[in-house]
Amino acid sequence: MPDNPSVHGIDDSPRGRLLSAAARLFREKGFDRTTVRDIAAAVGIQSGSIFHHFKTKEDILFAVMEEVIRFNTERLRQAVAGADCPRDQLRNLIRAELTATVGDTREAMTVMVQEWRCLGEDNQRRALALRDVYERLWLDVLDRLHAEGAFRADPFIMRRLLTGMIGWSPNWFSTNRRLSVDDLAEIIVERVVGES
Amino acid sequence: MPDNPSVHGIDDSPRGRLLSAAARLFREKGFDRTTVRDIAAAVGIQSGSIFHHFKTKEDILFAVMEEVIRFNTERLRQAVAGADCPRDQLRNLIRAELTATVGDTREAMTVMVQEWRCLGEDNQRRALALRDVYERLWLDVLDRLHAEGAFRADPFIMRRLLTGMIGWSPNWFSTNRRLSVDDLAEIIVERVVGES
Amino acid sequence: MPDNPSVHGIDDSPRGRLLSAAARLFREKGFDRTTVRDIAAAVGIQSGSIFHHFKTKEDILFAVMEEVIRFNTERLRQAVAGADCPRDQLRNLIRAELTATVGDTREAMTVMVQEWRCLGEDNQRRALALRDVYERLWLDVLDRLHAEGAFRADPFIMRRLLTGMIGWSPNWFSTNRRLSVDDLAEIIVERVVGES
Amino acid sequence: MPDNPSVHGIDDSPRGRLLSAAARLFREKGFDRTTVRDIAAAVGIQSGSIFHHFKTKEDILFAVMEEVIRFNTERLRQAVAGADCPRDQLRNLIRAELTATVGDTREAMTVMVQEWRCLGEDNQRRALALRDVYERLWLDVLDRLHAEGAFRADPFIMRRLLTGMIGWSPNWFSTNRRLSVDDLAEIIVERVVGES
DNA sequence: GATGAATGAGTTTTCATTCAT
DNA sequence: TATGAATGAAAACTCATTCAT
Repeated sequence: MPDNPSVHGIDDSPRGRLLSAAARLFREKGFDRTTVRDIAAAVGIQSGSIFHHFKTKEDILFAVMEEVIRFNTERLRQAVAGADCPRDQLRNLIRAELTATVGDTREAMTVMVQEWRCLGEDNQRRALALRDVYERLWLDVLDRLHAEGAFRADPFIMRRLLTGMIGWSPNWFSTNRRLSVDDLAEIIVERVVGES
Repeated sequence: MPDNPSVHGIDDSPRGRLLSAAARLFREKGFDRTTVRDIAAAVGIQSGSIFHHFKTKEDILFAVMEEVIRFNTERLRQAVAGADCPRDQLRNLIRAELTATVGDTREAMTVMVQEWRCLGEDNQRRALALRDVYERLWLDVLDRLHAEGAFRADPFIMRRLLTGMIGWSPNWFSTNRRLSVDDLAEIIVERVVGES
Repeated sequence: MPDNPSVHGIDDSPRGRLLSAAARLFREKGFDRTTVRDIAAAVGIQSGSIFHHFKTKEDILFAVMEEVIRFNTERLRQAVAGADCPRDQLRNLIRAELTATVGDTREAMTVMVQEWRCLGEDNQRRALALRDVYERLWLDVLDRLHAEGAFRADPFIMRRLLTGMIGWSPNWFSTNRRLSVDDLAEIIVERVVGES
Repeated sequence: MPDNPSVHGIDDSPRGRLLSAAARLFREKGFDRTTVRDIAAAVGIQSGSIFHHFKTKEDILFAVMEEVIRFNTERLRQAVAGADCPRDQLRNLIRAELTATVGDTREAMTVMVQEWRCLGEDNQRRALALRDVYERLWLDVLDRLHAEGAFRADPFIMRRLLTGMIGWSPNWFSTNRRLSVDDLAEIIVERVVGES
């Protein structure tokens, strides 16, 4: 798994620094309340200069989302590959998405959920295509678990409930409390397959 | 339970129509992308006239949230009162919050979650005080269930997971599909107390 | 001399109360920064009700000025009538205008000077006609003094200088200091006819 | 003495042109009745562009005042330095302030007097500090004259009367009449020290 | 006369975007 | 690539005035 601690596994190029700053600002204040000047100031350039790197403000948002989906899709792949049985794969998937959501790509993940509607139609379509790949990885594992009788509910609905549980976590989970990401992952695993 | 089909149990006064329109627009486009003119147009008045009813645009947002919290707090109260054992109370609570979230107060509930940060500090504090009452009703029931051994996880965390599962539902649940609100509620109940 | 302590010798009718409140507000905040609502609030009615008494906001301003000119023209007449020689008449005139300016009609007098340009052309013409009468009283006395050799400068210019000296006084003169209106009047008299 | 004929000794930079136009408009129509669009139109730019040079409309007003005070404080300094005895210094001061008031900085000087209350508290404080230096120059000369017995009245009050006489002059003095600035200055000098 | 909701033109200010340098 | 002045459309909000009740 990539170990780059930046928001989306992005290098230190001007474009990368721009994306990191944008992700953070978009999460903090929202896309609409973040001005191009804010982003420029955060990386120490003038607002006009931003448009040498991105054609529009929305393009920055799309880039943030694209990077974070690609990065975490790869993370999910490795999560699945890193386990043999579906049950362990599920645990790995939950850990991976939790890590993405409250850990290293927290900013960008939150942005993807919260600022989705700030994308225009075309960009939404493009982003959805990327998310489909991501979701496929989840559904494969859940389907297999369901087939084994690990839970009764519809795998599709189960994935929706997991998305909700994990996606809401940055609103309350804090890394400096007693509860670790793995602890929380275990609790969520139990929501799927039952408390042992 | 109130049977008013409007967004938040609001009457037909100008103020009420304003709030309904605002709730819908805020959900569709977000607070920042909804202009005062949009809201005015939706109820058939001029933009300036809005300011007879609300001092600022943010006040409209706060009013939407306040109404929906008050309305649904009462709904939750009746949900708890309408059952004898904690297990049934939990089912009622989940049904109630689901109904609020994907049913009659869908617009305003979504707004409350998604546009929270558009409230200024003072209004956030005021709204939080109202939400505390609401959350208290949940925790009382979950605490009791936990005490009876219905589940092992921390009730506080369990509530967070429930908030995520239910709060995410408007993003995928559709009333005109096979799955009913009660069906979904049952599935979610099982996430808490286990399948059967 | 009228001893009504109101701003312009105005009775206690709604119209009178409106004019007093307007004069005070116009002086404090200026005509443009005073809203019709401010004036209404100051007399305890609703803003719409004002238009039963005055056709436009500017009409209120004109009425304030008209009242204060008429009232003080009469005051000036009595000042002239109350003395026998031009030198005493001058003293009386200065005392009278000073009293108007820092005393009982202070608000309205200040408004007349400072908000003059807020009158439209027509109202300016009408107000000027009233002021001409007022100024005539001054010039008659100054002409006579000049004819007697009490001072060399052009009486017309002398009146301008007196207008400046007296008109500026509300910016610094305070009734609760040692200097009385009569003291100040004496100092100003000396600017015209010399220090004894 | 600076010989720049602009309103406040301001160069031809965008900012300078903005200040000149603003000073003229503020004098003609008053601060409140002058719109940002008016100012922009007067210098041939768009209203939005103004905010690259000044953060708020009030800041423009403050800048006009600041420039004119600084410019004329220097003018006063040279007026004092340009004479040996207090009596000639007084004449120079009066000429200098008259020139400022009806001559080259006429617009901005009028604005400073008439639009003072349009400044917020902070800006008033800052402007007052600058005016104190200016007034000090006057009081030094008047104190010396008083000490020599040139007049009996309190120097402080004498300055107030001079402020009134000179400050009112733009309302009637016209450069294309027979009376020159020096003529008028002489008449005003006599109000202080008597007609020879 | 009084009310208060509504109007609609107008205000200052913001901000993504452009472009000459 | 970077700058920063300029653009121009749009935003929230104001307010004198109207009018049905």
